[in-house]
Amino acid sequence: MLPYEHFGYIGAMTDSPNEVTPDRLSQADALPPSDQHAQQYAAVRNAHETELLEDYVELIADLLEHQGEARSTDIAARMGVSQATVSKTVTRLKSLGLVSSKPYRSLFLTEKGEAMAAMSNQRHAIVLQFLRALGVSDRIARIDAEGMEHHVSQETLDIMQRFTREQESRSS
Amino acid sequence: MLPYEHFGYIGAMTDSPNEVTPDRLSQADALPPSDQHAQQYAAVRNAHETELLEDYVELIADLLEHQGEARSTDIAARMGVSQATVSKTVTRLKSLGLVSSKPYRSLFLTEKGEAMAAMSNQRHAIVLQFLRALGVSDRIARIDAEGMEHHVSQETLDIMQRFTREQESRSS
DNA sequence: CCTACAAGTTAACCTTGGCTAAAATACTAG
DNA sequence: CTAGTATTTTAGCCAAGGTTAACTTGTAGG
Repeated sequence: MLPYEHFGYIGAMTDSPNEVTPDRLSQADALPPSDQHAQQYAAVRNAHETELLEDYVELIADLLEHQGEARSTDIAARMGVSQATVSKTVTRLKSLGLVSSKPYRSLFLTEKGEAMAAMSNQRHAIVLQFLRALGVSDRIARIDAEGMEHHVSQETLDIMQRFTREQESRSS
Repeated sequence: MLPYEHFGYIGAMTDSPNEVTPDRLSQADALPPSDQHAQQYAAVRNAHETELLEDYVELIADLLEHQGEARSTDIAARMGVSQATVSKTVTRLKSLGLVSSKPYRSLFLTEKGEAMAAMSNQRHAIVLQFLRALGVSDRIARIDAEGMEHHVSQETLDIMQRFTREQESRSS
């Protein structure tokens, strides 16, 4: 198991991309008031807390649907993480009432877990389809969607969905 | 060794129980191969590692530009976090060669830090303007951009930028 | 010059999410 | 039924990013 594939930032940083018309982009915006600024960061921190849980729950739902059962081994392989880590996280998911299972047996979602999975899945799909509709390649769209999905508000989701729909009807 | 593939053994079951999602979204997308799937999650984990560092560096750059100096107090207020946390994180930033400062004095970016700030800022701006061009309200666009910016690949950034440009020229 | 308050640091603690190694349990041939 | 392999869990480690509380340092006012 070699979980860490390196897409390192520091390395990628050096090849500065094409200039982005700095005059219009950057320094026009003044800093927002402190408290509002803080709320933005708080929102991100908050998203981070649930992100991993959502990913697990979503993956478990996918496995249940596509393979009939959700086993720790498969989760570990798909998440690129050791089984021990999965075990520990699942314990947490259970304590949060999202997952149920008997020791040494495969996993199930509680109602709460299924609700979360459904929402998460839907968001994921909307973001993924939106990126594709925008013209992003499939491989990249998948990666970006995985990272973005937890940080997209309902308002933006609605707009993305509308965009995708229009794009599709236009191209058909 | 004998890798007993436990993959085939569920093949016959084909449960396919529920159809929860609306069929527009239900993407008959099968699961991607495990290793590819793992890479997606690895990319997200990787982004998380640098996310906070980028946020700090970006904020420090903003403060230097708009207020002439970057003090821990301001950072703490803007990040919505205690000063102790800032102090600890700054220590880490220093050890990574992104920030420099003398004890009890305000902060500066190294060249490396400035490069990171510039890139980060650029990405942030592209995402923010894209969201606005899409029609997302300012307040929400700011929040979403803050969360999304670290998860958007170069390919997607380019596409976003093109979209924003087209949108603007169309409306002028 | 000295003192009080603001700002920065340090210490001690917590939770999360990784890891490896080892123990416990389940499964499948033979 | 038993042995051997596969899977799951447990134990012990680590770093990151939070917290409070206590301590140090910087800086203005009297």
